[in-house]
Amino acid sequence: MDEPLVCVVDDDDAVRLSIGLLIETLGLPVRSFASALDVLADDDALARAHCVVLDVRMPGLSGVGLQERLLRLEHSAPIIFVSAHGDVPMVARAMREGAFDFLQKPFNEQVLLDRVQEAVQLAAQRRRDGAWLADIHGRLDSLTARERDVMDGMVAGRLNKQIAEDLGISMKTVEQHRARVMEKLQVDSLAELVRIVVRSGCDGG
Amino acid sequence: MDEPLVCVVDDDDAVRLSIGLLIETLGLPVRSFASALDVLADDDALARAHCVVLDVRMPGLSGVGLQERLLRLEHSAPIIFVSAHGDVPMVARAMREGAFDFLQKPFNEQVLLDRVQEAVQLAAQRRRDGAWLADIHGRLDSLTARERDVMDGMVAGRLNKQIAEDLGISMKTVEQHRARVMEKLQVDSLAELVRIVVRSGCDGG
DNA sequence: TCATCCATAAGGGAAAACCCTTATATCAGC
DNA sequence: GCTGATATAAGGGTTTTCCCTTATGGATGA
Repeated sequence: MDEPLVCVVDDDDAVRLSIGLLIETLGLPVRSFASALDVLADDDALARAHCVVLDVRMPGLSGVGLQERLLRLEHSAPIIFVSAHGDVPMVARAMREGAFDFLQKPFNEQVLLDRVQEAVQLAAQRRRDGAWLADIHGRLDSLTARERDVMDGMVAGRLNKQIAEDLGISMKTVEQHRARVMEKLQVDSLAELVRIVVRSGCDGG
Repeated sequence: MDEPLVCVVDDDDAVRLSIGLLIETLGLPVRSFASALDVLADDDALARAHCVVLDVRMPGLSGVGLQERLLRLEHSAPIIFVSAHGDVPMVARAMREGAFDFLQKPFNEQVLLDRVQEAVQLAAQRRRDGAWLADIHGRLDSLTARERDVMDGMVAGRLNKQIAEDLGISMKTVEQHRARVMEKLQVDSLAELVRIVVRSGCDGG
């Protein structure tokens, strides 16, 4: 897993610096940006970001605009907004869109530190989940179409005989595919197979 | 499933009435309350509530206070706050605690209607999920301790022989329990069993 | 053209699951 | 003491899975 990184985005140099120094007291690596577009241009930061501390009102791309962009990139980093000019609709919108928190300046330093730490933990969990999911999807993608058909039957609780009838092939062929499915998915019981398929969300429910 | 109900809570008679009438144009049953405590006292409303439209500032128990109480009751109804006096920390807090939305007065009527409808749909989905979960939990609770032990082994992908060794009993006894588990859980394949156990969140992951 | 992957299929045997019945011992409640 | 639920165990037979090998035809690709 990549080393965690907290991104601080604020066009005010003094604020950016002080927030950065504050968060560094947690022992977390921090990278500061004077504009939202600078963040999007930094691939390394995007890849490592475990939390984004974000001013709402900035020239160029706003904080809300950056949130939208990150959502479109399916970026999983929790976003903590920090703003002196927040209004009710803005906060509600940001939170609906999944912002981790919205703090009003001037904020209590300890509150920000607490929220950043929670956010980083959440990000780490999301990354673990995402990595697991990517792993499983990789295995599922390695199945041929026919193996996938057979797997669907297995997960649906069908007997080999029934799967053979469903697909119009012989039971022996089903056995063959079934063995390949177990091998490629790296499981050694039907229970494990069903478990990972259900958890990966690839069972249509 | 109970008939849906939208609860409107506002100490201002005129506001309460107008919001109520507005929401009734959706064809949804509405019940209005002048105070948060009145809601908590109305068991029928609590049981049916699919959405709570809630003023923040009220004498007695505040809107935020009612949200807390409902959370403690594990009530699943989405809450839409409506307030003329919202500030940033209040909105952030309400949304963090799971509020469905936070609208500022005066609000656009269509926005409220849209959000109420979304909330009611969400509530219906939560109720379906909850009912399913309660059903499954009921079945799981009907298992004896030993049957539960055997089921855990089954879901973990253990063979009957291995389960027998784990529990220090004979394979024949495991077979007996296994059959009872399938019967009580009303499934007819291991795949189905694993599926419902995983989905019910009773597998420790 | 040759190698590789894929889907198909079969034989054969070991292991496991599934389904039925019967039976004993314990324990709780009426 | 009887009843019912529970945990235990076994016999016996059918079905299914699991694992091995072998084999053919088609498609892909270097």
